[in-house]
Amino acid sequence: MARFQDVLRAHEGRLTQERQSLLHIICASVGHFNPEEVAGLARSKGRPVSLTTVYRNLPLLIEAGIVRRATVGDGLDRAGVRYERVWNRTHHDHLTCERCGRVVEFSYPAIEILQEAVAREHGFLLERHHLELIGVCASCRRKAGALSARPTRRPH
Amino acid sequence: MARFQDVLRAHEGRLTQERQSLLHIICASVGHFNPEEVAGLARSKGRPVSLTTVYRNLPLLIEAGIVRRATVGDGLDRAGVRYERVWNRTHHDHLTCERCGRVVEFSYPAIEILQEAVAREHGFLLERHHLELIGVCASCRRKAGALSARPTRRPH
DNA sequence: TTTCATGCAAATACTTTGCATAAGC
DNA sequence: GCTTATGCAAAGTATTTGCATGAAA
Repeated sequence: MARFQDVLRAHEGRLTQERQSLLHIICASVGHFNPEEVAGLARSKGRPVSLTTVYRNLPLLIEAGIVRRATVGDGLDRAGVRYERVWNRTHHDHLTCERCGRVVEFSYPAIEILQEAVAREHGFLLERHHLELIGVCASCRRKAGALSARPTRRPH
Repeated sequence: MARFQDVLRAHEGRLTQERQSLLHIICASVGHFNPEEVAGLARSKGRPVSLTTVYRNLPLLIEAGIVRRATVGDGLDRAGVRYERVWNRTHHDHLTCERCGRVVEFSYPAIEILQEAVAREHGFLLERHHLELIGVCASCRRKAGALSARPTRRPH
């Protein structure tokens, strides 16, 4: 992939088997992943990459714009950072249900435009952003509603 | 503080010296902090709280709406989660310079309104959100421009 | 007096680093 | 052949947990 090779060149880096394996795994990835999962997938595909090497290459992959850190969540998140592919994907943000953990991706251009405006107002050149909306999804709202709407005692 | 006592009651918890110390430290806090810093401050104030206890109480403080996880950063963040007080503060989001690490707080009601709209469209009840804009601040842009008119990456 | 909270130490989890070997270029 | 990359093991951090003791209610 051209952009990764550019970054490698800039770092006088080499396109090793392991880096190619990482690219394959990541470019086929769909959701969020962590370093351990990448190493596991690489192994299962017969092109193993050590966890150490995953960690060492993640910064390059980020620099190349191939992956980014994904949402970190607020309340109930497991430890460790998760990543997601951004290359060959349209930009999106995340809407997370704090009850069931479901993550919905969304894109809302008007928000992006306002973000640009905020950055400009403060003299910043905006490079990227993280937006995570946290709430209760429709399904969990229904469940909660069904429970709480139930009267404990009938009015007489 | 009433809201913390409510949460304690709900958990059948007790208002210990240590918890009072944490409240004092946090309510006097200005910026972001991590668990270690809270413990250090408590010690220096003569009302020490062990690091373990800080960790154990953070979830309660979050539940009480007194603190929240703060921005986690993207590229160059040091490890560990940082927190910030939200109690008795107006809501705000963060604009971070990826060169010098400077963090500017901002609030932009129009963005909040659009976030509500997004959540509603997806059937979510919005509870909170994290928005972090990452870019290059005016000062760093000047420096970079002076050295070389090096273009920065496009936002993805 | 009953139960919960704390502190310490140990255990985990995550991430980074040193070093010898292997592999790009 | 020169230099960077890898894997392993070990070292660092960040965070959680077990347990005996101390403190709320």
